Amino acid sequence: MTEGASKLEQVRIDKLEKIRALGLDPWGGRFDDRQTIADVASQAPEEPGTTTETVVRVAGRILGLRDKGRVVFIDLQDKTGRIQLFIGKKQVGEENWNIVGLLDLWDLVGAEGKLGRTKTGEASVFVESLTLLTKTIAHPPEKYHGAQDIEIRLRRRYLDMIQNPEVLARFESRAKIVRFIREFLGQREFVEVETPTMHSIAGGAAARPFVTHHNALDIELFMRIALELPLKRCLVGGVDRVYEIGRVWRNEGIDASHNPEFTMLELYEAYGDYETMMELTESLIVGAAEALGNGLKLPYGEREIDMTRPWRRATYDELLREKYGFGLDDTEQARAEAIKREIEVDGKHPDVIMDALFEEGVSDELVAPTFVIDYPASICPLTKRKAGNERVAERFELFINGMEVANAYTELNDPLLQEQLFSTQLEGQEEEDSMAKMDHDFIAALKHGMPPAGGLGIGIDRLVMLLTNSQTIRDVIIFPLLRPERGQGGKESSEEHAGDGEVLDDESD
RNA sequence: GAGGGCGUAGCUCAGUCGGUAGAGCAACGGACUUUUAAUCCGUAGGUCCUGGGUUCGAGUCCCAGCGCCCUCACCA
Repeated sequence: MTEGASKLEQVRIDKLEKIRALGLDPWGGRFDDRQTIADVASQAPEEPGTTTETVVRVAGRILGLRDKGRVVFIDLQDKTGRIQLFIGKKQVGEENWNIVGLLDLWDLVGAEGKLGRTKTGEASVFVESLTLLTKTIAHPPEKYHGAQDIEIRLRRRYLDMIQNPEVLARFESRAKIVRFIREFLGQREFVEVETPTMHSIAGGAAARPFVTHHNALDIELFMRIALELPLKRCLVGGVDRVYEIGRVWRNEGIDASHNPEFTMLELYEAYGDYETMMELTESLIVGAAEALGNGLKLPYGEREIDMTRPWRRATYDELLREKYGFGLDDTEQARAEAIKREIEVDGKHPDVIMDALFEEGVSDELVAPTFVIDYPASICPLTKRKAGNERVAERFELFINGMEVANAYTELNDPLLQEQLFSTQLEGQEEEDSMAKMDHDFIAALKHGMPPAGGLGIGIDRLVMLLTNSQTIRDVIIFPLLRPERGQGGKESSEEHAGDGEVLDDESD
């Protein structure tokens, strides 16, 4: 028996020799001039029991196989859809019929034949020639329910994609959204750049980084948590409209809206400000929604989200007052409210307490797209203070369905203030929870003159969730992080492996 | 990180009060030239997540561990 093969797999492995005995390669090869199954199916005649003279050529995976003796029906699936193959013993000839006898569910085959419709009305290819393209060894999941277990579906996403066409469709939507964004920004003359993903200072956001090590340089490096600082250096260099779409890593918890690695869009527009960014954000997201062609009233779970422009704009202070009846500067009332809600207040800066209240009571309830503008300056160390009101910063966050989708600033370009803010850590904040991490090299860049600019960050995964009615981030990340399975790596399992002799013991039968 | 739930055949799931493990699909052998979750006859298939414990006896009860899911906390 072949090593590692289950009994069910062994049955299929044994068929490989029979296939070779027919002079065929079980792993197939090039198959030219195929048409998509959706295309072919749409050309099938209306009338049941008819066959056209149109010869079609399709390839795909066998998802259904009904053996009626001297006729076999196969449901063939490709990315675009499914069609039935009708294979009659007499019609197809001995050579092809021999192949039919060795087929299993989930094998990949190509077929050529006349397009028609069976008596029972099923669009079918009446096969004249059959090509085995790849034999499958693994036993497929149950044909009707498929693999239901979420763990299997995530770990073996390919199974999920094969048995649930909407899974593949969702990733195609994601690709469409990203393609739209690149086209949109290209039209506005933004330049796409790729900046380093390993930083010696993990700046630009408040998050715990992943740590790694470069051997030759013998230095500690951090996987980036934001794209911000390198892109602003590009602004200094004269790339006055610049963006990057890239992966960032944050060493935090995992749940329905958080994956340790996710994709950010960040862009910077010289001579703009956060007002400029609001217009751009609306145009970009509405454009992306339109690119999917599902209109602007988006179903999301039990709700409908109306994306029609213009979107509401409300100040942070205003929204606090709406919810709690007090504003940004009513620190005593905020403290009392926080204690009532069992929010930790000891040793915390009043604005940090205020922000906790904002996140708990306000932002969760913003369902329709809402720009929350003018944040407390103290929690925005990379943002320009508002002209005439130093208390707040020119920042907005866009909330849709209670989820933060975008974050934008009028960028701080005063190197002296920036240096000061980098060295001021708010009381009660851990270093890792602060955006204020001193980056001398970045300050040096600002000293050469960064133009006034608007900057914007959008979480692509969350945007895709919203536009594809996905309830968890794992539905839009093709291989979300899971703990490795036993024996597949990871510290514990490798330690276990060091001690066992399983591999050597296998000779016994 | 805390609390709760789940883990049985390749897959989908049953398994009563603790008494030697069940079905459907898939597989294997056979019948069938218009089926479509095809049908019919027959056969085979189990580390009941892992390791302990209680018991005459554990899939079932207890303890520990592993994995996944949900809620909460941190975070976008």
